[in-house]
Amino acid sequence: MNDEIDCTAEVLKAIAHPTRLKILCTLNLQELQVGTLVDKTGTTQSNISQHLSLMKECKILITRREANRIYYRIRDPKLVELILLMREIYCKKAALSCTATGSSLLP
Amino acid sequence: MNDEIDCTAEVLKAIAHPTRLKILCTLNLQELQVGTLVDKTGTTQSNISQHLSLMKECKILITRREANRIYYRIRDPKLVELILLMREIYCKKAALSCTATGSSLLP
DNA sequence: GACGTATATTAGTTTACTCTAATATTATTA
DNA sequence: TAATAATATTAGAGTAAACTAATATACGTC
Repeated sequence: MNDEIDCTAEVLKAIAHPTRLKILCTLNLQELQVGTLVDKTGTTQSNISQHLSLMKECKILITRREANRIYYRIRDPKLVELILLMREIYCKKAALSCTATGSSLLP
Repeated sequence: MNDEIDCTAEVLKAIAHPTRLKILCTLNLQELQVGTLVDKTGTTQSNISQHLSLMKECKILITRREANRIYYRIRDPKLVELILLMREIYCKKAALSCTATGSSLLP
């Protein structure tokens, strides 16, 4: 009941941020190391790291270590579909130009 | 690109709040007047009204006036599915007890 | 073990949200 | 048109989120 709602709200909140959404769209179905995400999102390393750790807390992301690099990826691929669906419903023009490209969430 | 992301983030943010999520789950597929939502959510009239107007701004809700009552409902029913999907992915136990009831998002 | 690279953490400031309480608006009825 | 009911708006205080800059940790190499 209320627990479910609070839980769902928390996950949604974790996704409901431009930078975090950009991270998720950049990741899509692949795994990327932090540095790559820093480059692609254009914000600071510290900032990205904080967003990543927040999403890891919420079980949205999982990590894999390789030497001194840490690779992040989206735990459940359904999340990607869910974001796409959200775009289709509420940001239609964007969704169209997006599904047109096919493979990636980002041009 | 970034516009799409900002737009999606904004909609998500509008949903990512316990009270607003509760409103959405209470509404589900029916339309309800403000007073009913006040009763069912257990917060103040002012508070509900502010949350409702926020979600109306974002095109999540639409309204219909009947005398001095205003009925709210979810514009796109897909949103309900989307919230359910989110629950299934991230709040599994809750999702199970929810789909078991069948008709409504709330017990 | 010193150094370099990749990532994480902390502290502090600024900005944005959220709630409450009071007031305003709109419509209905007497 | 006064009074009431339903809903909306505003203002202000408290709280949380977000960013930046500086520092810390972990790993690998020399």
